[in-house]
Amino acid sequence: MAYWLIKSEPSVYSIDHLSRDKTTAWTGVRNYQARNFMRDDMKVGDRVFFYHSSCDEPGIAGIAEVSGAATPDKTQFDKRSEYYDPAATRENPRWVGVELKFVSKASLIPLSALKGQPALRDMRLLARGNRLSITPVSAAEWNYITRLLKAA
DNA sequence: GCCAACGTTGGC
DNA sequence: GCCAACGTTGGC
Repeated sequence: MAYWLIKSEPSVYSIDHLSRDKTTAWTGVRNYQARNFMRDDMKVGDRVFFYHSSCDEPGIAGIAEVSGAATPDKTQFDKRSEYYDPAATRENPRWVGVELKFVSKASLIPLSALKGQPALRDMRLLARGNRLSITPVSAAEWNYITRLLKAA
């Protein structure tokens, strides 16, 4: 089993939306590296930190789980979608998405609280210039942050 | 294949 | 709104 961190803008889709929906198709990822993580590496049962980005208080807002393997992202075929990709065909889809399942909401661990922690020195999220919306999390990082969530 | 121009992300 | 960093595009 692997661990991940997925960013989402809460004004678009927050941990509360996921809590309400129980599961959701993770669509709209249009970055090859992030796509490849979903397509090649994310497995059902993998655990996910749900991160709120581009908002007043960026940080880890809860936990989700991969409940479905990657399948073609429907929005790439939808001309009315902002994620429409004219180069994608049903025979040759370009973008995929996994299904996510709500696990728990946490009291937010702000980005500022993650920064500067020696245990998280190598965390991909915190790497200089990182913009990837899906990043791997090591087991050690997962356990460390999970303890912070419980303590909060 | 190079690289300049442009677009996007995302914290501050 | 600013800006650093990165990804993508397209001319050559």
